[in-house]
Amino acid sequence: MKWSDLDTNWCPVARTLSLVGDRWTLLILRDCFLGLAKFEELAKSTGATRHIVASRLKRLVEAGVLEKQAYSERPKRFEYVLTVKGRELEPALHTFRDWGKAHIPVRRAAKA
Amino acid sequence: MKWSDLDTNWCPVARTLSLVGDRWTLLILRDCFLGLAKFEELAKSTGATRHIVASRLKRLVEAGVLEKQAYSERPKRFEYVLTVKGRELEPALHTFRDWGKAHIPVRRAAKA
DNA sequence: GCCCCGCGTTCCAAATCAGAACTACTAGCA
DNA sequence: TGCTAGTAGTTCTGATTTGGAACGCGGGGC
Repeated sequence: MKWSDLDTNWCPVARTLSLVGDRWTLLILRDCFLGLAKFEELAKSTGATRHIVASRLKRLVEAGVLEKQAYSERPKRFEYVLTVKGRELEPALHTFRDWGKAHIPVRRAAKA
Repeated sequence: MKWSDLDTNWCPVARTLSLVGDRWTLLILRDCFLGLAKFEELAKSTGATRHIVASRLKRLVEAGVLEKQAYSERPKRFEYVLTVKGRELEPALHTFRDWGKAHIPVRRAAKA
């Protein structure tokens, strides 16, 4: 089955995942909940490539999870802020955060 | 950044996502919460290829989210059941389910 | 013996991703 | 005016992952 076919799945979980259920989208949402909003910030914080960030932001905006707002007219700059709809996903991130804190201890990258 | 580097990330959300944050893993977990447990069932229900199902199950078992239990000795058959640790992820799936029900209406696959 | 089921594994082509380079617009500075 | 820098993407190429189907394997059942 194609990943993109999920959005017509009978299961609401599958439909939700078709939108936010990939590696980076949830990480981007996490950053939005943390208050990050600019393209470069999101790219740096998540560690995703600009390519990925751009495509995910586009999809999230189209889905109405994020909103693209201009915070500067002259150089024409935008920031991405969560909509009400987007904020409703926060509990899931909290679950992941708590679960990670409880079950996946922080390790040194080098496994010192 | 590599996806696999996430498991040493300072952020508990990132670490959790490094384990369960991909397309199919969450869908497999959903099925486990629904009571599905056998390899073929999971493959059919999620629509993922057997390839994917096998790799995700392996990872989840290694992480202690699922447990591989023999339900038949003679033909040697296994089923995958959630551990306590795994069940703690359920709230996240509920969030996704509720969000999907509220914000992504069911559409016909053919857009009739 | 022969075919079927459950559970993976392997193979190949296609899609996706990582990483860096490149473009576009504006501002600051000389 | 030309040069450099910051922000926001887009494009390119090689590597990884995925999709889809076929194959292997250990038991049954007929």
